[in-house]
Amino acid sequence: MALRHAVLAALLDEELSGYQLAKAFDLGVANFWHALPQQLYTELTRLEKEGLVAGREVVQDARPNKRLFRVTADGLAALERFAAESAKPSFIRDDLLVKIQAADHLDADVLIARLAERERFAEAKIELFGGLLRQMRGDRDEAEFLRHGERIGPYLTCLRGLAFERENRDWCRRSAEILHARRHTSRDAAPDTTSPSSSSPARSRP
Amino acid sequence: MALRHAVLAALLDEELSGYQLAKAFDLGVANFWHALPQQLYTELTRLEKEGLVAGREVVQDARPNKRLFRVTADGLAALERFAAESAKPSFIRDDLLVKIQAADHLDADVLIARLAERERFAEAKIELFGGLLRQMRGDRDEAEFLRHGERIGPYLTCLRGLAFERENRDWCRRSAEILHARRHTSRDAAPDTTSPSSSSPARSRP
DNA sequence: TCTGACTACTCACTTTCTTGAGTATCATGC
DNA sequence: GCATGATACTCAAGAAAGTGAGTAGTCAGA
Repeated sequence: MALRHAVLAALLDEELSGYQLAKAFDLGVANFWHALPQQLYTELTRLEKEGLVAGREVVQDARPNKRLFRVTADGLAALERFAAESAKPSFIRDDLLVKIQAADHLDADVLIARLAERERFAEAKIELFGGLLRQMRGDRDEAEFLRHGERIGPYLTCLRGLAFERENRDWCRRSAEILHARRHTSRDAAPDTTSPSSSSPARSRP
Repeated sequence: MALRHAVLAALLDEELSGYQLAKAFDLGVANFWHALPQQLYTELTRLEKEGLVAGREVVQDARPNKRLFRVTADGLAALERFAAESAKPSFIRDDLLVKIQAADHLDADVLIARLAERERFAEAKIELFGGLLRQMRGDRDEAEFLRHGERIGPYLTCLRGLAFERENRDWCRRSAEILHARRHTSRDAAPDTTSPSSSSPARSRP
């Protein structure tokens, strides 16, 4: 039971439907919590049953009706209790890192391709977060906004996400370069007049 | 089924027992994959049944016997197939970020305490990773090691972990400072001569 | 000699997550 | 006029992950 707190936190500043919440989890919230739409609907139902959020039906004619949820006083109290507990270390699972861990036993080209994919992804995230941050702080400069702005929680978490993706991008780039350089390592000293095929340390398997 | 690949990757360079593997998952591997001992034992059993790892009994007299596992050719092939798939975006879940997301609605002192805890934790990790990296590269300097060292996979993932924890530490420090500064915001400086008690942005609740 | 910590695992149970499919309406473009 | 994609959800089944308790011997220190 931890998704629930992420949902409560995401719902604090605006009333959202399950669908909108799912969108939010695809954008900003995804930096520190990942969940599929189905989980969110399930969790919202549970939270409503326990009185931590309250939903209200909104009838629409151009689209299907929806239910908007807001956090109740009990919900806020639950978040407060949660904040008082000392936080668990952040929980990461990364396929890509698993692959790179095995780098010495796998084909370098394949890994370089994976690193390039991730680098592009990180770049897109960086753009996205940059935009979100600009939007949140409006015309103020960052220091001023952080000193006197009204809603800095989402801004701070977004800053963390941005830093994370920047590190990601840089690490991907650097790692790919290293793997690339090692493929040509057997022949020369000054970098690379590219070799034809075999006999490299990071082998391309038979 | 994803833990299995993390296990295979961790087992590539050395033969380990379930117990030792659990230790490894508490140190380096924990950066990109987290798992409890029970899960590892379960996974090892499954992997052995499928022939992706091979175990052998080692009789000890001073301690309980143990089973050491190594990756088989099939296991390596499975890893290769895994590496060929494009990696999912990294999966993060962080309690602390959830709490900070809700910062505008929670007690600032509580959050500052959480940030301080995490900062200390990150600091410890930084030390740990620094040590692991030194150990892996021995007396070589980093660039040289990355160019010609034999086992750079674990080194690269450890570098990622180090960068992550550094960012973590810096972000915690900065965020705590910001939250701290805002508590005193009603009194001083250029903008804002506002009110005495109520209506401060980061309120300490009743 | 008793306590607690370390090595080395196992079993059973529950919760959570993921996958896949399905429903229904409206707007847009080709 | 038909496919598509967006809005807005629901349900069911299965895989994966997490929790709690238990076993059993060794060693070091109080």
